Amino acid sequence: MRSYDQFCGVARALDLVGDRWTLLIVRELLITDGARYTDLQNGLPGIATNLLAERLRQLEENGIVTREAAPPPIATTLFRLTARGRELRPVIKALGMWGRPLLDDIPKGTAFRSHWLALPLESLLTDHAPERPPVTIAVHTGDQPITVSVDGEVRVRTGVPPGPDATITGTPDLVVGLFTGEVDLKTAASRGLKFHGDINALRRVQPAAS
Amino acid sequence: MRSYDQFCGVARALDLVGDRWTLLIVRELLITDGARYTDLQNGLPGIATNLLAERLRQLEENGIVTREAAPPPIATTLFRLTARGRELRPVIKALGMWGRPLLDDIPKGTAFRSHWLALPLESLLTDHAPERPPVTIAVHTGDQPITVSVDGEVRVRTGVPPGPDATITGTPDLVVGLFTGEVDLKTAASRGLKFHGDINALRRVQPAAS
DNA sequence: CGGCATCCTCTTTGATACTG
DNA sequence: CAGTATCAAAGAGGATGCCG
Repeated sequence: MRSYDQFCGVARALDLVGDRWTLLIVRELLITDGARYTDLQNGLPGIATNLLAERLRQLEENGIVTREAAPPPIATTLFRLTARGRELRPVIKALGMWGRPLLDDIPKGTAFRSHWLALPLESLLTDHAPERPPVTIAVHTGDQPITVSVDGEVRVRTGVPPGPDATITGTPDLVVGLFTGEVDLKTAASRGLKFHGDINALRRVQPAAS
Repeated sequence: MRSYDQFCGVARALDLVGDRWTLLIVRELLITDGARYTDLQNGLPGIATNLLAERLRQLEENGIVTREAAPPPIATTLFRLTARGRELRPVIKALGMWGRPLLDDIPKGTAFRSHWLALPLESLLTDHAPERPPVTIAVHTGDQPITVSVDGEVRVRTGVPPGPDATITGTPDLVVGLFTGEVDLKTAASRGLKFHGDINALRRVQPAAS
């Protein structure tokens, strides 16, 4: 990208990460640090392969991403964020918070990957009862199940936990609305969301009112 | 801009503000809310006029900017951020903080406008002695003088105050380094920066160590 | 398969000139 | 002052090919 040539931190930041797709690549790497090229392609539906390759090259040049040849067992390259790259988390978080209301009406044909829920859920949710034993919530939505685990902090990972305290199944907008408390369980259920298990697991992490 | 079509707050935010120049326009409006078209052109050196016009149209459509015909005395249009637009401040702030280290080596030919210092200084500085009487620091750098006023909070405005407690004159990189404390006064002076007045006015707002 | 490079088309940006 | 009009150059999107 052409530089803005301005003595301003915002402009200089955008010189490095202001290109189309660049911040979404950073998003992907914040979620799954150590991603393969094809993982990135899958997490970035719509990106042209030459663009992904070029952006990764630029990010590497600028010290935001490293590429490492994975050790012998795996015959692949892993892309990771550098420490400097991980410092972009507040930027991604701020953008995600600002964009949150925009998820309320979504045109159809919009792509979804369940791991995209990781960053917003970790930003929005907190454990209000850190002294209590850990709980896990299984979430079935999108391409693969994810697990919200609560033990003092809230972590989101892919996969299903062994014995989840609660299980949520439904469309991503209802899942987000339910977690944030913007949609109550009854309303969500009437729109097709299924909830099983301990409702207190959910209440424990919701932001403000229930 | 073409939408990313992803159910993700970051992607949806970038659908609205990810275009080239867009976030810099928001930066300008965060600094001088109520700007004329030509003010924006001046604050965005390098932007093509058709792009500025188009971006303003898009921002207006998306509820981020309003355009108001100023009342009779002035025969001009003023552009302002909406409430929703002002909510982008954390995004701009996060980008600016991340970009701060990039200001340490700046290619020559880089444009500078002194009002660009407003956001970073207000983000980085705090009043450590809010109980003491207000002080003002005049800063002469770039195209016009600015004033850092300290009275419980730190505010930056354009223009010179009547009787400043301190006056700083020098290149923008030295001014920033001095305020953040990354460069001490001796070093800054040896590189051409001039400081007059009460050194305590400066110490009162510097982030951590002196 | 994973990780690209090439080629072609289409869109966006940049620079400049001109206007109510 | 606040834009519109025009045109060349750069960038993005999409398909396909290549190589270990």
